[in-house]
Amino acid sequence: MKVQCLKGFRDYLPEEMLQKDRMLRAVQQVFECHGYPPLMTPALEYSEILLGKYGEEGEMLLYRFRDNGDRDVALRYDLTVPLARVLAEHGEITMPFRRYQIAPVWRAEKPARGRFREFMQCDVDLVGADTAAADAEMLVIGSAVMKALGISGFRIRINHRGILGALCRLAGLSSAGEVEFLRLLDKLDKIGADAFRDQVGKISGIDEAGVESVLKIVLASTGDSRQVLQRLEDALGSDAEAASSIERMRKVLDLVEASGAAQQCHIDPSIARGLSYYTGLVYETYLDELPGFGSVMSGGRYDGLVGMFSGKDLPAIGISLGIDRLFSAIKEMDLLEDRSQPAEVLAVQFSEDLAPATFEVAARLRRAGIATVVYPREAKMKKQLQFAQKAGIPFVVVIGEDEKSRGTLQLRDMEKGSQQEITIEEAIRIIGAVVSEETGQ
RNA sequence: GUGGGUGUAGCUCAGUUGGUUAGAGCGCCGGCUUGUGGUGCCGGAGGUCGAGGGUUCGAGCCCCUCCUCUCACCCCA
Repeated sequence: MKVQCLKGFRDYLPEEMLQKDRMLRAVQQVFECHGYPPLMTPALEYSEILLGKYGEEGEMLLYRFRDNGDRDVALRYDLTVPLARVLAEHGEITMPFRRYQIAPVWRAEKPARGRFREFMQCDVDLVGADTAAADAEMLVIGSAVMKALGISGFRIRINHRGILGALCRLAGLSSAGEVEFLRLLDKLDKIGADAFRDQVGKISGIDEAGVESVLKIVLASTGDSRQVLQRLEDALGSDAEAASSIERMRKVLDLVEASGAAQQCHIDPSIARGLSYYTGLVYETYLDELPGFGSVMSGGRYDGLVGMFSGKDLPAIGISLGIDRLFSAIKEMDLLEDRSQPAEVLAVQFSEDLAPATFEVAARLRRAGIATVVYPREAKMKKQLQFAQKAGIPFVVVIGEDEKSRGTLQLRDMEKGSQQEITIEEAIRIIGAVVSEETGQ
């Protein structure tokens, strides 16, 4: 037997998991701070719930099989379709409905750097409000999440479906070549204007003069979002759909600015994001330091999707954050803390005879809310201190014969290398102060 | 899914035209140091060379198949 993890799946060892957990808690806290409660749904759904939602290509990526009761089931592919199912199944839910969900999803894709077959998604969605306020709320949350993760160098690139529609019309396209055209537009950054002209020219029905106008508009759309929006209005304002999209984005910008989150938000008419189901605002987030890493947080407005099971159109907008990809990115950017242990204190086990005294101290520290580990066997002090140092545990307490008889302990600050003999009450006060300072940052 | 790389100790990697018993650095364990970490010195453990098959007197090295990871395309978190 070959002992190994499935292709595209991975283990997170405790040290990594501790770091990933810290990220997840930060994300969760931001979501709840904006008034979003959690939702949990099963990993498995009936296949028919998922089929027909992701297009032909997406469907092939489903993990689908028959369970022991011969039911046709599949692992969830995202968190949006399960949300739609929940809304249709639970009539008691009222609008507007906010929820976040942090859970693994499965896609049988070919794995690559930053791309896995099992990965954690963090979704927030707001259902039941097609307003600039709802749109802006997503950008505000997205920006807050990135900052909470300690990332400041990022751009949320924002576009609107209506702009894209107008650009397609300008290029002379009806619905026929739209998808292909938008896909190329999305890659414009990467392939450059010449390759874009070249490849776009192959789409049937394309208007070459129109393509030049599109290029001119898109390439001029850099810098201040207000100005970009103004230039878009000058160029596309005669198109009714574009005009209303621009008006909407202007309102969204007002609200984002009022929230103090405008710095990282950029209007960018080349963001095509997806295909079919987006109906309004769309956005993708890129890291300044790792632009080639792909989008780490994206989403948009999809007014047709959430209501698909209930038959009625429910306006909805959401964000999806790929925490595993972001984790890899943060690791590459060297933003991770190096702590392999959640403990703040190591209690040295001086000798087996003194173990009860050590356990008593450990228990009192824990009751004071200080995470404490006891070295699990009698060993040389050097060894125990080395363990604390390698694990990044900031404090060590030592209870030897002398300390025990005096009712004190030795408190060693591993970073400073200083040590003092004090009572446990004093130790709790000192450690507690340092810990709350750390977590307060 | 298509095409190209890759795989040797826990990690990063050497390994000559195919030739005895496969190496280094880091890490790990022990000692110098019987109540005190980071540096130093000494010693030690650890490898079916990704797996299976083939060619050869002889394979880590050559050939085939599979697996893994990875790069590009595609798509996406």
